[in-house]
Amino acid sequence: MAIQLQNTATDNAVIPVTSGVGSGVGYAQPSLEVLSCYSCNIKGGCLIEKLTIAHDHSYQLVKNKKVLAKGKHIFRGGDDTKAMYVVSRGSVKSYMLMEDGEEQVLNFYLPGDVFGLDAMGSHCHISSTVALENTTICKLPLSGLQNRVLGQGFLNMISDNMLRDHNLMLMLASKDADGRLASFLVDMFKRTGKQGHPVNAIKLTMTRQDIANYLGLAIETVSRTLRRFQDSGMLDVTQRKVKVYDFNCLLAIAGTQVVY
Amino acid sequence: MAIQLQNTATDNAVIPVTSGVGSGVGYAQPSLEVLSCYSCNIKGGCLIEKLTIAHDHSYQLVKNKKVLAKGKHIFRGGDDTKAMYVVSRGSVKSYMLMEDGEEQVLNFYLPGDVFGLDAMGSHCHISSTVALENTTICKLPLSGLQNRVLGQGFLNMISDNMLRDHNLMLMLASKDADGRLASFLVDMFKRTGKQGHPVNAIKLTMTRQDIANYLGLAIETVSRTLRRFQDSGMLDVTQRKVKVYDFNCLLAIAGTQVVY
DNA sequence: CGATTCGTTGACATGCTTCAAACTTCGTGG
DNA sequence: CCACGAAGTTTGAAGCATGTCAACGAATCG
Repeated sequence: MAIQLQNTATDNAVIPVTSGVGSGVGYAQPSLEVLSCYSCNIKGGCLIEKLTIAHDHSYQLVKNKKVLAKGKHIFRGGDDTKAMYVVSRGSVKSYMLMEDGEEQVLNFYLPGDVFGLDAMGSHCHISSTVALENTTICKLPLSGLQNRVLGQGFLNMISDNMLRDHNLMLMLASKDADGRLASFLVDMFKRTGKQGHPVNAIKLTMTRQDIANYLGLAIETVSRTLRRFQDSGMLDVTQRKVKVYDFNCLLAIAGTQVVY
Repeated sequence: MAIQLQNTATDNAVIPVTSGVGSGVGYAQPSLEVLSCYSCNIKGGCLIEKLTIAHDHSYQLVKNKKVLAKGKHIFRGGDDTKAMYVVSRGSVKSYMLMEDGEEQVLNFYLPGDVFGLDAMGSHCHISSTVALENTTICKLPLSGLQNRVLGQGFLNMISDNMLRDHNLMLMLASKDADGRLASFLVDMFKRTGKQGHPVNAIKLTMTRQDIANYLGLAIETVSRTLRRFQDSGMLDVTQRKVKVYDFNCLLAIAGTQVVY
């Protein structure tokens, strides 16, 4: 089950997985490897499958499973890849680069999350995405998506993405450092747990700088706030591992949270 | 051309327009009034038309044109209306209510903008929307949208909405009060002008409090910042009318702005 | 094992919020 | 049309949360 990574020199490349039972039935599809999803164990099942095939069986779903080494980009702003992706294992950060070189982190994606939708309407991706650890992703080309029958699953996904964004906007506009950090942690705990049951310990895969860029805070503020949380006995932070002892307290500090 | 409003006592109601040439061809549609779009002069043409009918002529587009008095809600969070709307004339504010009663303004919509998409995936609307002035809107029910052929226009629209949200996130996370106000004004000027050519004078239809809630600032900060902008000679603010004398200066203060 | 990246902690500066009060505009009813 | 009250806006003073600068410490990687 362990992922073996060949450390290629190319930074932007995705490494095709050669495992899996490729159903070699001759569909007249482009040069994309069709793979089975045996090794994919996303909670709630594969989202990609729910998206487009609901009512149009003439559309053969082409999926690419890829393994990415930590730090490798899936795509960068300006890339005309025009595909969307599902995280199968690992985690991904999406961000936009600003003139001054600062990056605004837009989101962190965990297994089951869909990303890359920003290329849906425009001719290229606007944000960039990078693997925060060794990560397996599933790719679905967006070309040919228009004028296709899109199931309710697709609309749900868009809607979820919008809600998530709105939640972040709400947080950035109205919460102080404590509220932001607490909200962030609550979110991560909830999303990490299986079917809605939060776990009590997670391992953050992003740097403090990433968290700061996401929450609109200085890295020092992130560090200090986490320490205060720890000193209060509410949780325990050891490097990137976070244990909660009083989740309700964390919820209280987080304040208003939009329901998912 | 002037809109005549009957001041009904109901707050949440939408007032059906009885003008226009309703093409009375007997489509077996629900009790929604089918109206022509003669009186609609949105720049770039009607967006609703571009969305779903591109490749599926079997789907009869049902549209409702409504006139709303200032302060009337189009929908509220929790409403299961499940429709999306286009602003034909006037302006609309969308917001989410927080536990403490504070409202987070998510967006302002001007003629041509589409809103109400948050109900697409869920069973009801999550945000609320209210007319900032006497406003004409066009309504398209979302029920029956799933499993429909969606044109590229629909995907473009979603994508635009996402980009707009990301832009706001970027602003809230990384800009100071000056940058936020300048960005906001630049955005409003650009969106008000015809086909991308900014005008040099606009009338803000929202209160200072709305702007503050949108930008994540205190109302006093909004007021003071506008005054400093005015004192610098860059622009002139008289109540809600804003004239720019040095748009480039405003752009410079706004800093990084995501291209639309 | 050294170098680099990442994280923590302290001192200080400042931009924003909060509180308070006056002023202006708007809406409604006399 | 004016008067009055409510709502919206402006301005000042003071407090504080967060950013900035700087230095040290810890972890990771080759």
